Amino acid sequence: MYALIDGNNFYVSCERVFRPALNHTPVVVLSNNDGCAISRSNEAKALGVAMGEPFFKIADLQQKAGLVALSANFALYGDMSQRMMTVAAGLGPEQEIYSIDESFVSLAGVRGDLLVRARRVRERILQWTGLPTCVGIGETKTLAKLANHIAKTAERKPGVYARDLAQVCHLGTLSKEARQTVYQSSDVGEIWGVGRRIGARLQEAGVNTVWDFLQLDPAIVRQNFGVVLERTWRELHGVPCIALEHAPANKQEIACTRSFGQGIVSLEPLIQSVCEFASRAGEKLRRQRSCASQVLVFIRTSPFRAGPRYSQSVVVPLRRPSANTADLVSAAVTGLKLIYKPGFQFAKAGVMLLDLSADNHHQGELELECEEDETHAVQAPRLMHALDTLNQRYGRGTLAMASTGLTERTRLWSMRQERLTPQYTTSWQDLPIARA
DNA sequence: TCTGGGGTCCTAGGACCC
DNA sequence: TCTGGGGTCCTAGGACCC
Repeated sequence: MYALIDGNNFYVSCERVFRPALNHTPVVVLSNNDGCAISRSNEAKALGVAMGEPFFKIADLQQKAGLVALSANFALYGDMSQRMMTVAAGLGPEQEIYSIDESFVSLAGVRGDLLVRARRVRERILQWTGLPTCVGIGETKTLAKLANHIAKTAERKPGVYARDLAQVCHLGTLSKEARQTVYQSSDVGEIWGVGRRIGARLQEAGVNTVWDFLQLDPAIVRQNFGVVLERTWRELHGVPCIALEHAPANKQEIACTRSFGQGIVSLEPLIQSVCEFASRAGEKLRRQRSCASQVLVFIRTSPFRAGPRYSQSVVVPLRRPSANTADLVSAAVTGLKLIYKPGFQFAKAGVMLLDLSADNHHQGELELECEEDETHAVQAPRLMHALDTLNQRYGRGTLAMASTGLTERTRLWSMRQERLTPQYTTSWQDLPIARA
């Protein structure tokens, strides 16, 4: 048996913890550059604001309907997430943190009434962190996901499901008939693993609800939609096919990409951005103690705007696997110059680190070897360590690698004059907690 | 004017080899 | 008319997730 605990409208709820005046008003949290809505309160959803909707299309709702739009504060959400996860972990012996606002908890061996226990944990999260959540329980992760959807919908849209399924829904407690009713009221598109495309194809075939999907022949599902969906079908029938993943595996690729608030029309600012992306990606790389063998860089014009379009990427192989920012930046800039073309308004760029492997060199950092060529190899990891430590302590961007861009081999270390916006600094203890 | 930023897995098809 | 067959590796692209 698995539980899925999920924060309701997570980013908005985090903001509301610190600004209770935002309760009961329509609120959205916006992405980078205030581009689009990535979290919506129930009131905002009721106004018709869609997930990912561009802000300029809903900006008028501020005047018309009192919509409050906030710029995202990801440092805050990460912090709140950790607290929520810590409490949620108390539900069972093992937890998989699936995303910033969701975790699966294995209920294997947990005795007593799971429903009661889940309600208690949910209440505790609300009291200790201020975050509202919903809990879904089922025999497999896919069923727990579905149960979670039911718990949320039953709370938000009374009438779709029975009222007592709101907030915490345990499919295992339902009778056969009650389960059928629930499955018949659930859209096939709500299934974990059924997205827009497959959902549309299923509906074309007359499969509209979860119940319809369950009646299909698994061989047909496999033949028409592949092994992934067949696995989903089995999971929905209560056969576990997707295991809980305890320790998050190392990333197989690491990306840092951004859209630009305003289009970029020359090489120089692109170089600056790409340097920063490569540096950030390098930090993530070293955090998981990996090396990259290839660096991909891409630039792209806006797919939404009129005007000439251009989208290109290139993979630059490194001479040897590296976790050194200097190598990564150098490769990224080399690649950028290969694909850059003047005459376009670039809207987005990014750097991806590929073909990752364990950083064995770093492990043996302190064993000084005496080959002549080792000087750089031994110093570089220490330099990187110092870089990461300083940036962690004094804020992202305190110390950065400068690229003159034009002379490739010239590398400078420089204190950056302009610091980024101060990070969120409230600590655990400063949190206002509503105690019952 | 203004449209997020990450990731994963699977499959098909080409290159290459024997 | 008709142009082997099977294995492996790699890559691009499509689908999904949050």
